[in-house]
Formats: sequence, structure tokens, C-alpha cells
Amino acid sequence: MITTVKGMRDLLPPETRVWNRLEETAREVFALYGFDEIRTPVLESTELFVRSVGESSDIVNKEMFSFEDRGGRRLTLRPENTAGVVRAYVEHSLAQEGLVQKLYYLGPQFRAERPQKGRFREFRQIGAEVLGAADAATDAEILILLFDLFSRLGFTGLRVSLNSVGTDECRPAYVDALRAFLAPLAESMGEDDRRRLEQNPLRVLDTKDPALAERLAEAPQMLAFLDAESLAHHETLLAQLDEAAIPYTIDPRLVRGLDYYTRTVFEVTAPNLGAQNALLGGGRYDRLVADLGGPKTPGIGFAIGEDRLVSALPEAYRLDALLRKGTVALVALGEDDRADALALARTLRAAGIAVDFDPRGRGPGDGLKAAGKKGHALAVLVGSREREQGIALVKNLALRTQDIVPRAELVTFLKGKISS
RNA sequence: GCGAGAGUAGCUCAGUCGGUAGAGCGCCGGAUUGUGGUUCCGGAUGUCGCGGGUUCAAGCCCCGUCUCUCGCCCCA
Repeated sequence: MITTVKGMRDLLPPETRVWNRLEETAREVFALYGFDEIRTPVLESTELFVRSVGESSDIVNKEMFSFEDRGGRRLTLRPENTAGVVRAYVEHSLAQEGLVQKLYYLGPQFRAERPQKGRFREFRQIGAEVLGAADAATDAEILILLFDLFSRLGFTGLRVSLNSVGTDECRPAYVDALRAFLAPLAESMGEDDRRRLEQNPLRVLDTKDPALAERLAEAPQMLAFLDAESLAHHETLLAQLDEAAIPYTIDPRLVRGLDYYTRTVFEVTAPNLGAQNALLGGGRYDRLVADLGGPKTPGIGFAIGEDRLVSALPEAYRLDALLRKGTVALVALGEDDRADALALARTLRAAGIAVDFDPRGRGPGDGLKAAGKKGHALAVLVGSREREQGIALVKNLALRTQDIVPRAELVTFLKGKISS
């Protein structure tokens, strides 16, 4: 048997209904906030990710699906989508339009990690990027959008963690101070934390060693090292979030794994997701466009892990998405009634009613059984007697009741049932 | 990349001391030639992940390998 490749999975019905509903909701929200969709290739030059995500990051270091094509070009399946969006922004000179570009995307991403709960080698992200606006109000609107989206999905009590990682101008001073603070502790650190101290001291703040975490309470904080502009940006953002009644938690230890972030960074985690509990992450990246050869352009974005979001969805939203409210099952009562049923199906569909016709002609018992199993609420039954009398039988599969409806009134009758 | 656990029917799993494979659910057929979910009767479930080894004999023991699961690193 040929099976899926390690870390990849099939999404099967009826579960795909949940994914579709979720994506519809996301598209609605993006449209409400004035975003347009962008679609970028799954395959990009390896160089793009090395330059954007960062050579020191784990993603570039050990998690990319990279290969050479027949022309010797070094290619990579995208591990994230921000780089591709920014590449497209630069390649097509979108800055020339002089507008704030508000873009969203949906699609698969690839990282060659060891799979575990909530982590797959192919996973899907729903994300957005705003390019061309440095104002804190942009950050605020992004977080308001997220709050709105999660509210529509039925989440309550989710809280965004927020921090500022400053800019290239003020961060080095902080890193020096942090290093000085951590140096005496290196002796007592575990292997992981000592490695982080070498490579990226900010990451030590994320330690899972409780003893070390306790001593970090005394550590210098980035917020104290912010330059005047970054501090003003941060404080303006907080004021605007308060004004909008968006709940958040300042987390001075929040640092993120991609090298391109500046100033605002944020994250939302959810319980019951296991060890991989980050539902979304994002931040501002005021340097990235220039780094990729474009005009100096500020940007901010986020990415939601769609796979994780689906598994964290409130039950009510899931169940509602699984219902096939709009579809009626059509059952031909006899072997010879299928031509009539097909004609009726066409009439109903032309009127906008979704019809699931079982072509096997196995009779009412099996037809109704299948309809119930597929989750349909209504079944329309037609046979020779019904044809002669110009009627159809409409059965409510849950209540087991049956109405006799003249064919001429069938569309109106079904529409009334479906909408109620 | 590192660590631990698991892999037997479509699904969830049992399988004793090594003796040639089972249950429940689901599926199919019948009781029921035009009315489903309940009930009753009957039926098929299979490369015991794959390869090798030990043995008279391996689902069971040993080695390798693949996949899955959970954790680490890291991230969505």
C-alpha cells in the first residue's frame, strides 16, 4: 500500500466541512477589514528564506525541504508565507502604488520537523500582512481583527501575549546587558540554555528550567531599553488596545524565532493543544522589505496555524459546520424511477437547492439509511405512484415524519424547510 | 536531529507458557418485492507494518527497518 509521506496527512469528509467553514469565516473577516487575498508559489528560491527568516533560525538551519532542480537552482518548499508575500511586494513594485497594502493568504507550508501533536510537516496557515504603514494603529487593527475572528469562531478567554523587541538600534544594548546578566549563571545552566546563550541570548528568556526561570525575574527587560520612538509606539498601541477593549498580557519574555521581527511581537496560545500550543504568532518587521531589495517599507503580519486552530475550535462551531443544513437527499423508490429522480434533481438544483442523489437505486430502506448516515436532514422520495399523482414525499429524517407535497410546490416547500 | 512508547479486520482492541488469529463496533445479505437508526438470523473480514534471524514451530523471542504517537529542540 502506498501511504502518505511522513508528517503529511489527508483531510477527509466530513472533517473538511469544518475546514471550509473556518476558511469562509476567515475570508469574511479579512474582507470586512479591507484585506485582499494574495497567492504566492509554494516553491521559492532557497535564498529567499535564508535572507528573510534568517540563517541562524532553526527553520533555515534544519527544517527546510530543499532540493536542486534539473537546472541546478536551489529551491525550497516554503516554510512560512511572509517571505513570499514580501518577495512579491518587491518583485511587482507594489510600493509604487503609494498605498497601504493589506494582504491575506491561506495555504500549505512545509517544515521537515519530527511530527508530533499539533505539528506536521505539511501544515496550513492563515495569515495576513500589512505593508507600508509604521503606525501603531496598524498593529492595533491587526490585533482587533484577530480578536474579531476568534470571537466569531466562538472562542472566549483567549488572550494575546504582547511584547516589543525594539529595533536594530536599541536591541544590541539590551542583548549586551542580558548577556552580562546571564554570564555568571552559565555554569548552572542546562545544555540547551547554554547553547541559546551563545546563539541568541533572548531565547534563554524562554527557558523551561524552573530554577533558571526564577532567577530570570531579576533579568533586565527589553522594555527598559527601548528607544524613545519604539517606546512611544508600544505605549500608543497599548492605549489603542485598551480603548478597543482588546484583552492582552504584556509578556516581557516573549521572543520569537524568526530573525526579522522589530518592535511589536505577539502570540496566542490555547490549552489542550499539547506541547505545541501556539495558535498564532506574528509581529512587526520594519526592515524585511529593504533586506529583500525593496524600498524601505514597514510591515506587520501574523500567521495562524490552521491545523491547530481546527483542533482547538469550540465544539459548537465544529458541530454547526458538520451539519449539512442546505442539502436534501433524493431517493428513487423503485429501479425504474431513477430517470424521473434525475429530472427532479435538476429542477431542484436549478432553484438553488442542493440535492444529494443516490444513483444506486437500492430501494427506500437503503436509500434512507444512507441519507441519515450522511447527516442530511431531509429526504425527498419519488416513485411511480408519486409520479402519477404529481407529488413527492418529503421525509424529515430526524423526526421520521413525512409530508405529501405537490411537485409544483416542492421548491417552495423545501426552501421553507431548509431556511427554518 | 535527540529520547520514550506503539504497530493484529474498515475502526477500537484482546491474544495466556512460542503450537498456525479473536471480540465489539461498522460493513454485506436475509427476516421485510415501496420507508432508515431498534431487534433477530447469517456472512466476509487479515501480507499479525516490512525484512531477516533463532526454533520442529513465531502475532509472541532477537536484530534491522518503516510508520504512527508522545516528549525535547523549535515553531503555526
